Amino acid sequence: MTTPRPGLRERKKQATRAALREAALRLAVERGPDQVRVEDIAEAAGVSPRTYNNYFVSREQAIVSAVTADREARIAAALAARPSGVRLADAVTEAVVEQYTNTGEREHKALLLITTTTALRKAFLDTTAGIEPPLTAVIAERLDDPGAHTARVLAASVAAAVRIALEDWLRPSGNPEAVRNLDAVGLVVPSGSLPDRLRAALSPLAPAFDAAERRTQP
Amino acid sequence: MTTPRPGLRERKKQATRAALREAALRLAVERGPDQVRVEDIAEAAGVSPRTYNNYFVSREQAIVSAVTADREARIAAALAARPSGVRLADAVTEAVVEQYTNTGEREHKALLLITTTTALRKAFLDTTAGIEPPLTAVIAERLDDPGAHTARVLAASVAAAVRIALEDWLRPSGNPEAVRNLDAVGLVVPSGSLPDRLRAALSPLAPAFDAAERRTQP
DNA sequence: CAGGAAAGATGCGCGCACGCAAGTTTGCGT
DNA sequence: ACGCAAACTTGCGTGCGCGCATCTTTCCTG
Repeated sequence: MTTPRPGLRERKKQATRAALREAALRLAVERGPDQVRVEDIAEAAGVSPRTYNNYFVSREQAIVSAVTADREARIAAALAARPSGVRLADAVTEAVVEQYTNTGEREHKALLLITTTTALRKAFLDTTAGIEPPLTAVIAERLDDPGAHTARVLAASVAAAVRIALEDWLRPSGNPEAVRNLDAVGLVVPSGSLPDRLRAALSPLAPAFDAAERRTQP
Repeated sequence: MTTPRPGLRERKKQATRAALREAALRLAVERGPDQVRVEDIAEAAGVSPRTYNNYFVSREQAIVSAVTADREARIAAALAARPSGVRLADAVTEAVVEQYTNTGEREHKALLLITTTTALRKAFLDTTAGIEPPLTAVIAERLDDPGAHTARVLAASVAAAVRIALEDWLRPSGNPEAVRNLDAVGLVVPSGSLPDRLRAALSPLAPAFDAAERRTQP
């Protein structure tokens, strides 16, 4: 339903976007993030620099998007997939945790990179805002909230909480030595457990979800 | 306590900052926002363009800051001033509403400008994030939450809710005619009442505040 | 009050984001 | 199969954000 017809045009676009973000990530990992010019990324993707800017508004966004990809959509989908019987707060929490937990090999190197560079960390944290719209839609449906006023606030709060959790998680970024050590062992987790931090950050919002849920299904 | 000694250096800095934002706003109102180059602002403030960039990272931020000024601090102060007897959720709501309500004559023209320009609207909405740190501090104190983990989440949620309220408030920005009409009458309020919108956006968070408050003062 | 340290202002240079006005490709109706 | 309209790509030009090195101002301490 969401894919009536891919269309050749659309496929090419997605291919270009993918090529750009992969190139951006690869180059950033190979040389340092500061040693990658837009021109390089565009060339590696077989595209003009101007076109690159039609897809990404900043170099950081391109690199980060290779890790973030379509996390927003996957979170929304994960939430929609949960049985409607469970408490909404729990469903949201688990959906979020789930999507931030599956960490592959490639993401490790990338996360490493992001941890060390300020600009990249900022860009990475900014991606949390992207989960807002899809989350709003799903929550609004569960709450039977056509105007989606409270759904929007709740979704935005979730995004903010996730942001805070991630902030804390990759805080000790000013310590290159520790990072290097972790790199040697193949670990990324800078400090503590991400799932735990996510749950902790989201838990204060649970009462708000409960109240909203109670309001529609007494 | 917060002002042990102004110091000449600090005063000059604030003066420069003020000169820059006033110049930015004035020029933006006189000609269009797009007809103001950084060079103009710097010159009007009697400062080099490079120095301007030491104070503001973007032209939009400079213009908007003339309206936002130190709203963050004032919100925090307003909250801290409330008697500790009242419900935290109410105290926060009223503090926020109060600080977004006092709208002078100059802000009207500025708001007008912001409403019409996409980039300015974006910058304006981004300022809501600035209330997060001071709000966190005050909330953490009320909750007696040293680590401020829940306080941070709540403060961030408030910021997000305020953002949404403002978004809705100045939504019909694509309608220059209506704006012009309002201008003629001296009204800015694009649609509905801002205080109402703020209260509506914040209300879903009340249960979260109640629960947090209950946890510390049973 | 002298003199050094710390903070700030400024000039320079580099990439970058993006509007604009072509040129090129894809989609669709007939 | 043709051809037009819409979508996308690209080159060009402009102003901007900011790192870096240098010079000036403010501050502090003996």
